[in-house]
Order: sequence, then structure tokens, then C-alpha cells
Amino acid sequence: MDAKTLCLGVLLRGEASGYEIKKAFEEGPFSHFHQTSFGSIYPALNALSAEGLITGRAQAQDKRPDKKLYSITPKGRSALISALKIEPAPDVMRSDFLFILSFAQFLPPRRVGHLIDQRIAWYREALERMESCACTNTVPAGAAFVRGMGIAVYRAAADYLEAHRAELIAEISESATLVAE
Amino acid sequence: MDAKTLCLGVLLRGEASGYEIKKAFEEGPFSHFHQTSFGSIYPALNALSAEGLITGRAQAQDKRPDKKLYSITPKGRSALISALKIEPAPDVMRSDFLFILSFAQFLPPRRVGHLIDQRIAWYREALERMESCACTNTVPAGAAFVRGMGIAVYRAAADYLEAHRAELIAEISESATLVAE
DNA sequence: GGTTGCATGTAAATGGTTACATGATTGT
DNA sequence: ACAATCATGTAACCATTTACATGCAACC
Repeated sequence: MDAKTLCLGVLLRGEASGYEIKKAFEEGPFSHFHQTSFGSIYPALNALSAEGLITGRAQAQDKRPDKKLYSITPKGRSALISALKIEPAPDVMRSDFLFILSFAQFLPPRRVGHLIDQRIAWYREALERMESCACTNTVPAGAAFVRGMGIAVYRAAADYLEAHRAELIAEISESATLVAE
Repeated sequence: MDAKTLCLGVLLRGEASGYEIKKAFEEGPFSHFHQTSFGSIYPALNALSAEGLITGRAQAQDKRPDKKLYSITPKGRSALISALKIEPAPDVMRSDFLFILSFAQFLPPRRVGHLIDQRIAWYREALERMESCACTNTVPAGAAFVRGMGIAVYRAAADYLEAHRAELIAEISESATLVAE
């Protein structure tokens, strides 16, 4: 799934600027299953525009730089729906956090505790963001389903970390493999 | 976290060949939080060998091609432990599956059902693999913790999909946005 | 005075995946 | 027969990230 398709997906939900699209992947409804950067979004939007899959209009703002609002065209709509028909590639998950933690016995217990606390806080913050949006019955069924799954998975992750933190710290503290802080 | 560090991590658990390292990321203890390909593993192993962080020995096998078994050196050990001290980069998650599902109302309900069923089966299979390994008290504390977290998260995902599948299908079936199969 | 948020964009660098090359054996 | 598993490796290709470029407003 390339940056172009991802942008089309965001634009199907309504008009948006490149900056707003990035936010959708950073803290918005797509944040828990996809990431992107400006370096991929802006070129993608230009390409989509050239292909006639989206149209842009300039929007002046006071005390803010102008923005370019893009909308999906009928042609863009059908291109997206075609793209949704492909078999999804396997999920990609990359977690330095879990890689590091899997060698917890070689790390100072204090650092392990700190890493876990940080991550719990991160999950709780993300959960608040995802749950707070009082849009439960305004968002389309698919988006609500995906959002619910994100919440379920993040909650399980945070709960697990909280429930097993002490046990891990205890185990690595009593082991002889201790490394100097 | 680059391919070299990842390989060092696997080798800290014991001697292994490039092929076996890949399996660790494909179906082994690292599979739920990292992926790699041969194209990144073999060059990484050669580089690590040249730097003196690992040593290799050839192992002849009957009715199988020879393999090169690599072991981590003391220098490699300390290089890995240093690498574990860096702040972990944010987790990367990329799911075409969730992206597609978030537009479920534009897809034939049958296809949505099939996608979800496939994914449930995938999770259940992965869970069986992760749980079956009767190594609970043989693996080091860190690895057990990370494995437990993988199980908790995958179980939450599979349970969510099972619990909400029917609801989603019902919602998109009654909507007027139906698209021809 | 420094940082953060808003806003768009480009170019180089990075790194990894994909595909290729090779080949024996085992299972369907 | 064909696909899959074991086993190692290289090289082109690709896409994305990172860093740079620019600038104003608001907040601390």
C-alpha cells in the first residue's frame, strides 16, 4: 500500500491538506496502523493531482500560512476502491522496545522499569485520544470497527505491561547477570 | 535498530546460521515484533564477521547443504549491550488489512467477512505456535515477558475480530453504499 | 530568546526488499 | 511432476525517511 493510496484513503473521508493528512497518520484515525512523513505525502499529492485522482484548491488563512485543500475526484474514488480489492500484504510490526526488553536481564532493572513506564504512559495517552473522540456513531462502520480494534489491542498491551512489570523487575534483579548501571 | 543489531540479538541466544536467524524472525521468538529478509541478514553477518563481533564455522550436514554457524564474540556481546542502551525508536506498525477494513462500507460484505476470517485464523495459528513452545521456564525473563505480551496482544486482536465480525457485516449490509460484487 | 505549531516542498541518503542464481531432497 | 524446505549469497531497485529550506504566530 503506497503513499498515494494512503492519501486517497484519507481524502475519501473529506477535503484535507497535506499537513492534515499527516496528522491523520500521526494522531488521527489511522495512527495506530500506519505512518507517513511529509517527504512521502507531498510528492504523492502532486502525483495524484497530475493523474486527475484529486483536485486541489488554495485556502487563505489569517495568521496562518495558506493551505492547499485537496478533494478526491470520482476517478480517484474508483481508483481507491480498486486498490482496496488487492490481497492485503502481511502486517509489518517493528518494535525496538520489545527487542530491547527481550534482553532485559542484561539491562539495569531501573532502566527496564523506566522503559516500561514510558510505554504504559504512551499507550494510555493514545487510548485517551482514541476513546475521547465522541464520534462513535458519526464515523462509518469500517472506521469504527478499526478504531475499536486499536483500542482493544492497546488496552491489552498497556494492561499486560502493568500486570507483569513488577514480576519482570523482580526476576532480573535477583539474577546474577547484573550489569553495572 | 539495523539488521546487524538484530542478528547479534539472535546470536546472543546461541549459535545459529543465517537461515535459522531468518526463521527466528519468521516464526520464532522475534516474529511478532520484527521482520527481516535474507537480503539483509547475509550481508549483516558478513559485516559482523569482518568486524570481529561474531565468528563463523562451517557445519557439514548429510542430505542438506552445508551451513555456516555463527557465534557471538565477547566484543559482539558488549556491542549488543551498548546498542540496547539507545532510546527505542517509536514502534512501526503497517497494516494493509486495517486500512482496507476501515473502508468496509465500500466493499462487498462477503469479502469483508472473508478478510476477517482469514485474519482470525492467522492470529490463532500464531498463538498456537507461541503458546505451544513448552519453554516457559527455560527462556530468560526478558524473552518470556515479551512472548507473553505478544500472546496477550494477539489474543485481544483475535477476540475482538470474533466478537465484532457479525456486527460489522450487519452494518455494512444494510447500508446503501453497497458496491457490486 | 527558544520552542512549538502551522504550512509546503525538495533532494540526498539510506536501507531494506525483491528477484535472481544454484542445487539437493522430501513430500504430494 | 511440482512445490516446498533446506541453504547461501548478490545486485538492482525502490520507497521512504531524514535533513534542509523558508517563514510567521503564539506561548513560556
